[in-house]
Amino acid sequence: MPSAKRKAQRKKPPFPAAADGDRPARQPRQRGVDKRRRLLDAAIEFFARDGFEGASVRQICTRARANVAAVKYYFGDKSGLYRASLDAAAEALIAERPPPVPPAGADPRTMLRLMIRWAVEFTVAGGPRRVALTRIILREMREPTPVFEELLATRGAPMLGEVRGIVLALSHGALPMPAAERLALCVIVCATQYEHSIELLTRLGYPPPQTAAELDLLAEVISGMAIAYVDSRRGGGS
Amino acid sequence: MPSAKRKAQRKKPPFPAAADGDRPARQPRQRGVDKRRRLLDAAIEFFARDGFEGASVRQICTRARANVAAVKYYFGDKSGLYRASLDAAAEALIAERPPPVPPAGADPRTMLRLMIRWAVEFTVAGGPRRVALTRIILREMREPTPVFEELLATRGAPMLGEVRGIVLALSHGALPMPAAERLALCVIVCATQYEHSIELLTRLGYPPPQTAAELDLLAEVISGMAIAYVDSRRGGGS
DNA sequence: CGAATGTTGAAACACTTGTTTTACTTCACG
DNA sequence: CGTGAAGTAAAACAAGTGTTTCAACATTCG
Repeated sequence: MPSAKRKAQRKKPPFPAAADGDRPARQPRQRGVDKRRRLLDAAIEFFARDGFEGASVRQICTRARANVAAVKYYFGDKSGLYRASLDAAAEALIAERPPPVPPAGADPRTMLRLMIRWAVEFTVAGGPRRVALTRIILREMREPTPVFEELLATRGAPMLGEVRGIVLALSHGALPMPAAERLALCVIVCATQYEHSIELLTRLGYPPPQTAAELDLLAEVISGMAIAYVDSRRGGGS
Repeated sequence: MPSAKRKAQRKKPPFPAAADGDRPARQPRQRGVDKRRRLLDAAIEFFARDGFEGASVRQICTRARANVAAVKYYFGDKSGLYRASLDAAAEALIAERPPPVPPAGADPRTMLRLMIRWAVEFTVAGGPRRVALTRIILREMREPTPVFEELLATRGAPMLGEVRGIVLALSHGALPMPAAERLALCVIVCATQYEHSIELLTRLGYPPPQTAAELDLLAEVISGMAIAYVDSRRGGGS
């Protein structure tokens, strides 16, 4: 019997991403790190364009100049690769363009303008790489996969809560509660979901805003609408 | 030679939908029409949920209690089935809930409210069947396939033009041109793309509006924002 | 050096996809 | 009747999917 049944742990692939920071004296051979990187970049590109099911492992590996087995080796399977892509995309996006910090004691109007300006730039501006990073997140926003849940709890919920708080402070006393809630959601939809209309609007002759001035204008219109609405209910109505 | 090479046109499947209206004395056997219908219903359901590539003809045929060959017979191929589904969905939606006809000489505010109320109900309300019909259209809005182009030209463009006209009339003199354009697009995005946020907002504790009162509120907030924005620029600014 | 480990590439696996072929049934009309 | 077209069903097709196996390579350590 030439090959015994010794099949228990033959290798131990570095699934948990090998924690880029620490390097306990023996580095993970250094050779594969750029291949891992290429795999991740290609994965973000294709997952963003075609979604989790639409993108194929072979496509991704071809673009990354890697063998299909590399996915198993570095990420376990397709889901692991997707999870890593999502994490990488979220981290890169936030790092590149961090959310605005509220100037101490800023009034709600200023805060709202800042938040919306940030959200608008976040979702519609940037080169092809940034668009890919954004689209992979936006896709999760409309069809969340289990992988997204954690990200939602740590990032999404607090941010939504903040906008909600701003709108509520802004409309204090002027609007009945349900109307204020709806207003907050409208603002969020306007600011973040614009991307979903881009194909349609471009086809109809309205390309998305690109320059800083155009982004300013879009953000100004959205925040201006919310503020004017509250003011009109405060001054005129009642 | 038992079987000669007679292979030219063995059958002539009724691809072009057999024009439901005319029936030139000999009806198309009547037997297959409900199978065709079942196929179409199942196709709308799966295409809406999974998209063109995500849905499989075997799934659709199983649900429709039909053989896979029926797709070839009635629609030529998967694309033909998709085209027919899209047409059927658009027609059913418009027929069920036709767009508002402008009351002669109505002022822009009233028109805007009517349009938005219609759009909101169109995209977010209704039972599971209606949701499927809407989703298949919304999916095309963000990732148009060639099949959609025609529908876009005949339905989409005029409707968008109308909203644009209303907003321009509303803001006449109060807003510079580019701001008015952006405002129109914001209104459209708010009114139609809400659906894309439903999964996210539901998960965060904000289910979509369902009752007539909630739909009224949402429509009122959107149109109210646009109107208040224009008014604020007319009265306060300049 | 030899041995042990990290990394890679080619091939195959089992499965699903859309499409097509082929034989078969059903049924109106002559 | 029986002829021929309308419609159906089963099976096979080629291509593509995610995943796995296994032999080989590369690199480091004892």
